[in-house]
Amino acid sequence: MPEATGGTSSSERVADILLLFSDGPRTIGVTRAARELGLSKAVVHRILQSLTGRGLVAYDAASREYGLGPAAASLGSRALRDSDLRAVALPHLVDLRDRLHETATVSAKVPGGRLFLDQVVGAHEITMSVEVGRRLPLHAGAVGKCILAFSTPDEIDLALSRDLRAVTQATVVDPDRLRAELARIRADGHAASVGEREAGAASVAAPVLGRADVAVGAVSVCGPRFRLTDERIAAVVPDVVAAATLVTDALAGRATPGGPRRPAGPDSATGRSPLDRDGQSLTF
Amino acid sequence: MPEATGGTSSSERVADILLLFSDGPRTIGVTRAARELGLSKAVVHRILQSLTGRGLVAYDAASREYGLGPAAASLGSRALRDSDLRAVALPHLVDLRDRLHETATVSAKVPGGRLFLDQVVGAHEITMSVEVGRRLPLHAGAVGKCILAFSTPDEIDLALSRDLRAVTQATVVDPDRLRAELARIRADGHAASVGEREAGAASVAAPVLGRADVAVGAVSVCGPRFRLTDERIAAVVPDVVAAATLVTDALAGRATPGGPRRPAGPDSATGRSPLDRDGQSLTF
DNA sequence: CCTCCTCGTTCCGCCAAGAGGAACATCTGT
DNA sequence: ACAGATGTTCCTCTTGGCGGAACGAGGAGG
Repeated sequence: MPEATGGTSSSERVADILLLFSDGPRTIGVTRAARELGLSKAVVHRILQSLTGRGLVAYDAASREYGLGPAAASLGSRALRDSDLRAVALPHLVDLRDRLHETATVSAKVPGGRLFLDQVVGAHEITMSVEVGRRLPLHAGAVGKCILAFSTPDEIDLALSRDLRAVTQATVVDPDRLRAELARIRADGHAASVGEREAGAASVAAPVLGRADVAVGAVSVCGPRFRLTDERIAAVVPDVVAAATLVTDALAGRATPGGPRRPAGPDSATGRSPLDRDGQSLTF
Repeated sequence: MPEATGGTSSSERVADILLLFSDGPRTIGVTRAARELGLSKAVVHRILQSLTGRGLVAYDAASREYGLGPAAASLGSRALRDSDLRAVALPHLVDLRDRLHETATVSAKVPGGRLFLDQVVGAHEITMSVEVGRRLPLHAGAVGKCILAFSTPDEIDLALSRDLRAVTQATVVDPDRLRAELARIRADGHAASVGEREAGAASVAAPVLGRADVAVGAVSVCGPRFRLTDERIAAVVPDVVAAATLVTDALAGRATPGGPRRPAGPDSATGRSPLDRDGQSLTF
């Protein structure tokens, strides 16, 4: 696997243990965590002790297991509050909602997944509300596929080599079909999904791009399938794409001009463009 | 300092770096972080590399510094969602708000501070809204003092030996005066504050207790000073204390009896009571 | 435009922090 | 009461990673 240079394996172990709580159950025991990460129980136990001491995890005496602690909550709300992507996107989400009357969302890419950063819920009585902050897979739903489509080949390969479990009955789990879809999404500049992640729902997503035109997140509009018909999905695409483009430009510091997306390339007199550093995300 | 047994210093370093972002500025450079934690730049850099690889922190190319990443946001919303303390307290907060028409809050204690887990805002037009998730000092405000008053002597000493900067003009920064207040709070079972943390505001807080009657958090009612006069503060105290007691009991799994608070002591046939483990919080 | 200062990043050899296996203590379900 | 599993602790050996210093890239100021 492409090891990030310079890191220490012990730090990564700590991060991995923390991230175990992002997806898994509320509380996790030492043995289970050790099994899941391929570490010894002693190691996991020591790390959990340290994290408990800092309040990042808490020990649940009843179940004799560990769960996230209050410091993690603090960290997270700070991260959410500080997010450039969220702050920049929010007015555009409001605009989208006002124009389309459906729920508009921003998502961020995280290693091995994605999550909703925020939403502006629709104006209808029956509306759609997503779960902000939960880590979701990349292969299901318009947002996930959209982010994946605008990722590096390495990331795509990695994501498609995973389990690819079906979230709903409509989830595409065949790698070849997914690759074909990703190619089309990349060509179109947007993605659509009908009930792939949430049954009875549909959504349209367009990527927010960072350096090297790799997605750092996505903007989407979603709602119940009975309102988001195929025709309506096609109708909202331009608005979603436009919003995502505006967010992309604003994130990059460009003063949101009406002009076309600039092609990837060196942007000044420097011989090396600043975007071939190494695929790290910069602003989120 | 009272070192938590069993932990590894490298894990604690990772946690410390993460927590640096809880209070400090949005982005922090390697040099500054290293200075602040007393570590070498190389160590900080390596850890940040690892955390970046896992999405917990993100590199900001513009400022050449690091900030929290999307995975941290995911972690935090999960922690908030899973919080027993928050879930258990919420209905009582609604009840408090309905009865008193002022904003009701729950807070959790984190090592070296506290944070609001949630709030139910008041019914008036001019109301008070606290910042959920931000880490706040223990020496300022009713909630902070209340949590501190019901902490172990070690924790109190540690908290009072810090800087004790004045958050507002009314913040008490004299350790001796604070100790006297803490003693009174412990005797009364509740704390009050007028503009100590937020100018123009007042609040009343009562502790939510865990094992060994050490506070894991607090319930509070807060509002603008012009409505929360001294008389009204005195009037709401019983409601706040009652709510906190109910939350304490519910958290401990006891089926919320109307009975008196049970005194600290061994609770079964075991020779050693389970509460002298070592002051770890259990449920948050 | 050049210089200096500072910051982030990288390199390398020495060494103590921590990995790991196994024993111990506890609790649960049958 | 027993058996299995889980969290916790112990102890020794070794390898991961600490730290000081060198490097390269910016940015501020002259």
